[in-house]
Amino acid sequence: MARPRKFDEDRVIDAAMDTFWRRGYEATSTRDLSERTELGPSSLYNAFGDKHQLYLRSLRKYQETATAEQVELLRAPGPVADRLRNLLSTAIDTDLSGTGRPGCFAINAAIERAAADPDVRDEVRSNFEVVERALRDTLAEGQRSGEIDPERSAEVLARQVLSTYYGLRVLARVQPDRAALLDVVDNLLDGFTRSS
Amino acid sequence: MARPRKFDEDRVIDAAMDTFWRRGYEATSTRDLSERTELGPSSLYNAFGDKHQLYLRSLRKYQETATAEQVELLRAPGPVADRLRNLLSTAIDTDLSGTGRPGCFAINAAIERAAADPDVRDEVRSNFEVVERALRDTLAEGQRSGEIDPERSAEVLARQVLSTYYGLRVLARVQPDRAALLDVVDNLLDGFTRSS
DNA sequence: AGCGTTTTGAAGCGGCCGATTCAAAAATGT
DNA sequence: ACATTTTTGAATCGGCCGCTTCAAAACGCT
Repeated sequence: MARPRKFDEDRVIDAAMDTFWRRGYEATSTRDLSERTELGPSSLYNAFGDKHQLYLRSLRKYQETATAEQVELLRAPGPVADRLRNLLSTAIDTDLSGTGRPGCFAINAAIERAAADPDVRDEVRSNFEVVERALRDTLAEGQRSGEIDPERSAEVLARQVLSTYYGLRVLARVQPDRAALLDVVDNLLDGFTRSS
Repeated sequence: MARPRKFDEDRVIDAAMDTFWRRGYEATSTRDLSERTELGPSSLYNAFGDKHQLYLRSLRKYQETATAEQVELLRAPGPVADRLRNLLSTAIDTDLSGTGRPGCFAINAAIERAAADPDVRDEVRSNFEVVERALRDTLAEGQRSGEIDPERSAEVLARQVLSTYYGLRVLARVQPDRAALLDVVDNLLDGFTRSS
């Protein structure tokens, strides 16, 4: 039929995501994207459209990889409290590790772009909902097994954990005090886990 | 001695803060700032230095105005739980009101610029600490009066409230469900206020 | 081999970026 | 009135912005 592409689409989106994650949307130029993906601008535009669409693709990729990993932590075996603590403390460790990929890409997108870009808003909302749903399922499971206070709504608890979780990731951006952040995790879990 | 300035420095910084707040740092051009402040570029650069310094001034201005208002809510008379609820619910209402000033300027700065700019990181940390300190003072007062569970450290509780507070402001950017956000506030306060 | 189709690299489009220059204007102190 | 100092507006600096054009190259297919 025609000339095939020389590049792997997944690797290109990975490189684009990494670039947007590190620098943000506005600070990333199309030349940055060309260099990091090793594609000429014409190939990039031909294959993916413009910068905006590449950003949306990057957000979806984040959900398929990083967010999926977070959900996996919640679906792991073991006590519910341990899984919740693991999710939050893993995020704290990642945020403080200085990988050059600051924080959570979805949160970054929410703050930098959601107000100005409805597409980004929708994509981020979807991302947040995936985590919230996993939290709700995990908390409901804990209620059934007696690990979590059954008096409170699992929905509300899930949103409570999500708020604290995302708040911690905001604080971690300027306050690299691991112990102080972990104290909040413990305090949060103390609020609705039953002593075993 | 010499020709005096025609402009009010405070109004200029106010206009700059408003512009940075609405659009973010990278998306704001020096021409935007010139137009909104009604100052020519030479006046702007002569009086305040470059874009970066104007941004730092804007962050300080935010702390002196918006953040100071938040602290005032916490110092108000009345039950501690009411003050805490008022702080959080006021923020939710503001965030969902569509003023064009998205969210909390300090959080926006933390996410967009703190990783790349140590000056911004310091400024934002200072801002967060002001709120955290006010929360700690308020919670300690509640412990003394018997309104707040005295078993938990006021420091940790303050960071817990701060995390939830900032997490809610992140969620509000993509999830404009007022009732769902307020549920989290109630659930949070239920965790450590004593029933009256 | 030759056709049809797509991808690719190089060059470049108009426009805006952050920041500066410079002379005219406007105030002060004497 | 004058010298001094600072502010101001207009013009503009080199450079990068997002994106497009276009012809050559690279393949699949018959």
